[in-house]
Amino acid sequence: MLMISILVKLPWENRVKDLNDKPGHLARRFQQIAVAVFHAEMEEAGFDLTPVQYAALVAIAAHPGLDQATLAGTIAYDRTTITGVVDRLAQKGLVVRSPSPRDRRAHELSITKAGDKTLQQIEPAVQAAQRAMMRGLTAAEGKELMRLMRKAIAAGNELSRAPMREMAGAKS
Amino acid sequence: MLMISILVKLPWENRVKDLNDKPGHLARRFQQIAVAVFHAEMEEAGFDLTPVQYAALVAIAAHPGLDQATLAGTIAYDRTTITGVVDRLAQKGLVVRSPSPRDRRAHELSITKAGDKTLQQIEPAVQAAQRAMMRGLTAAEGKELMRLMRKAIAAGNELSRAPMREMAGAKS
DNA sequence: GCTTATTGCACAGTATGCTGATGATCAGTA
DNA sequence: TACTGATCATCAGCATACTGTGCAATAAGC
Repeated sequence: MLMISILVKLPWENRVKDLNDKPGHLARRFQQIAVAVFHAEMEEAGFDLTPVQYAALVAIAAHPGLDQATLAGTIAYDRTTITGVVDRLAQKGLVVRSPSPRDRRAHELSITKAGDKTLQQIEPAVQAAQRAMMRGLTAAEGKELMRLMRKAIAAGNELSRAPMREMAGAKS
Repeated sequence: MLMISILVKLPWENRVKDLNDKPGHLARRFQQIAVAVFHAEMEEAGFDLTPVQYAALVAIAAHPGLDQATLAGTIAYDRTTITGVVDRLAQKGLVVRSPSPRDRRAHELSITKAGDKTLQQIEPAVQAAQRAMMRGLTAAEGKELMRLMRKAIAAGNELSRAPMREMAGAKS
């Protein structure tokens, strides 16, 4: 890696040439592949759910009655993005948006029977997708990759506009 | 995959609850933070470049005269995305699009003086961003994370619509 | 030389993500 | 109670990304 550019006239010879040394670039590529794999598996299984929609659906199923802001915090989405995602989930009949009795600003979200059924049927495809994006890694390497990503994410959580937020009053 | 749900009344009780076990979700979060960090550092440095625009600029500087399709393959962008990215780079005067003398379909891309200068001046901010997104990891862990991502990406390269392509005839 | 396949670029349409702003509402305080 | 600041949802606008489509030009096969 040691570049021998001492003899070169141009002052800007040690310019960046290989983006594969940049974690940011690698992150983009990995995510790009992850999304493509998810879409492919989903289509093969005959469903029409994006990764984002899937994550939202899981969160709503796990915490029925939560409002959109809490949902956003739970899965670290931007608040403004949630609106569209929930729109599309509702349009597909997988989720219901109902006015909150406690707060007239808020919408309570809950999963429908169809949503729950979809979540069940889709699980094998999701598993397959997660395996596919880790192919090329051994099981141990896969675990380590996830550990390192979790650690980096935890340290950088507050740096994005949509940090992860623990659910406070999960209406048990 | 053999589900043991015989004894359970609710067939769907082992539902997914923690997305932090899903590599796809972690990938999205890490990338989300990476982009946010990049934007923040760039703004602090007084520049207006997105991560994607930066990557394109680096590639064009490294391979002047390349066409858009080759650029796309070099940094694994989708062909249709490149159009807009180059548009914005050209609009900022960092890049020039000129008709290729060899192929009238193609546009040859080259970096301008302003583009080159920007690339130099921006480098410290880019370095800072890369460090910031890896904060929380030791140096060794950072290296390992990058190694694992590279390995996973190499194995999954062909799975996305925009795989990485080696430059064949880099006009040396 | 003519047909066919491929390639380079662009556009329409959809889905994320983000910044910044607005309207409605809530909660704490003077 | 009236005021103030936060909070929930939404919207407008910009920048990725992707699918699919189409056009023009080139390359390959015959």
